[in-house]
Amino acid sequence: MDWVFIKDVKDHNDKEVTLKGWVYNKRSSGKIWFLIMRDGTGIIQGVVLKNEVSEDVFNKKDELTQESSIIVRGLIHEDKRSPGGYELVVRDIEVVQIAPEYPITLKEHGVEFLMDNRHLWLRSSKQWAVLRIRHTVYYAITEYLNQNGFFRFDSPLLTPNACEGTTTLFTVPYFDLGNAYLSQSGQLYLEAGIMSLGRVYDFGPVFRAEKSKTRKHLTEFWMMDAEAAFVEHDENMKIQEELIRFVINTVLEKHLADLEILERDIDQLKKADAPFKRMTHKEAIIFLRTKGSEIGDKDDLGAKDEVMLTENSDVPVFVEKWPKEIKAFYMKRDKDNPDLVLGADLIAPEGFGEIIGGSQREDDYDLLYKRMVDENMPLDDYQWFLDLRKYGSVPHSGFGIGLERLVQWMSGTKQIREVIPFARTIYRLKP
RNA sequence: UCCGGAGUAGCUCAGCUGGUAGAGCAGGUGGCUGUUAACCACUUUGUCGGGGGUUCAAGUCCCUCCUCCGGAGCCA
Repeated sequence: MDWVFIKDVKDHNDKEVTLKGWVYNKRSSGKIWFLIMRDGTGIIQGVVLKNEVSEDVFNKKDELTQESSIIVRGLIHEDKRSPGGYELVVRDIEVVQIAPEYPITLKEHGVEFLMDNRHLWLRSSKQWAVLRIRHTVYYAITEYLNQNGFFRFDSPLLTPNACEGTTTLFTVPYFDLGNAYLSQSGQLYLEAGIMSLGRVYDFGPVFRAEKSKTRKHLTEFWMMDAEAAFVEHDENMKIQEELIRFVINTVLEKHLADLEILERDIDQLKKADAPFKRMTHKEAIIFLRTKGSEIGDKDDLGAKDEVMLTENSDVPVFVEKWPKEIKAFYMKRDKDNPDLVLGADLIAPEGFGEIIGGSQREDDYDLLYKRMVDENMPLDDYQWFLDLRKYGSVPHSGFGIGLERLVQWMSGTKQIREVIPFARTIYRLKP
């Protein structure tokens, strides 16, 4: 008898199969009982009938507990009464292990309890639905980049200094060389990569030691940074838009069932697959003031501003051309207005906030040098970065996507810690 | 770091102006041949977050500490 995955049972209608997995739930009704099992690919209902199986198999209903591991043999049969449309008419149940009283029931639980039991919570339906979407978002991003000539270029996680000099970093003792810091972005290294390979990206964990305490911040999260030579500001945004729309389409194509488990508004996600809006920072300020925001001329967008900006928009919004004071030192100045830089943030709709930060980079040695001096940056540590402007400098641009933010939006998950297997936040390092 | 909120059974919570702790679920026992977080009956379970104080009496009032949640800021 063939071992099949639950996701494939529709190809085995009226055939005998073997399923291997875990007890999700059971319901008993006298001479018939139902075994709901999952195997990581899906969930299926098994029916056990008293007069069709041995007494030993029938009595397994008293022995099996939630999350016990089992190997079940039976006949796949289409049945409308069964969730998923197919059920398994059970012939035999082999117990791999009986689980003692499982802490996570199918009823409500509080966040703290669930996070303490994250290693088990991962087995709940909404959790595996989110994690499968995360998998696809990850691969869709890399697939798009691969199709568009970007090479994977792994940047280091242990770095001698801050990338942008502003955010708080985690410190790690490093042999006799003093302290190293956990990377908060591989971007600067990617800028070296493009001078070798033309277009590159990295994708890995980054770390922020800020004591952020919100539903959209993690201290350890996964970021994809992409960088491309000879790409300027407008084309940079075009690449981002294509990439995000590719991700939306891939998720819609592969995860309708998971999106339903999550009760995601699928129409809203479909509507986001249309040309993105663009506005300058100045236009955004003017617009926000008409909505009642008290944002200043040179202010960054607050959390409420991000929500207001997109609340009547089905598609994400690019906010571009920012005052140079509130953006990183490496962003290129707008030649039409030296007070502005050619950066763009992409704000997702439905209140999910910023998902991409990107910019054209300053490629002029003298201008970059001056900006670094103005910001009191340790020039010795960054000489290599300045060198990139010395030996064959070219216009170039790049952007960084926060994987969890994007997965949050795709899956419609309110809390960012649910879209990564084991979230690291200010007050949580376990499990 | 600042502002707000919460800690009571294994879990989710109720417990009024102080009078000595309760419900649902889970667990256990029994019943039911189509259940959908199944249902019905019976049933076990408590350092009321820790410490201190007021009081004849504190889950309840006061002080303090701890833990966590939400929001702000910072960012992706």
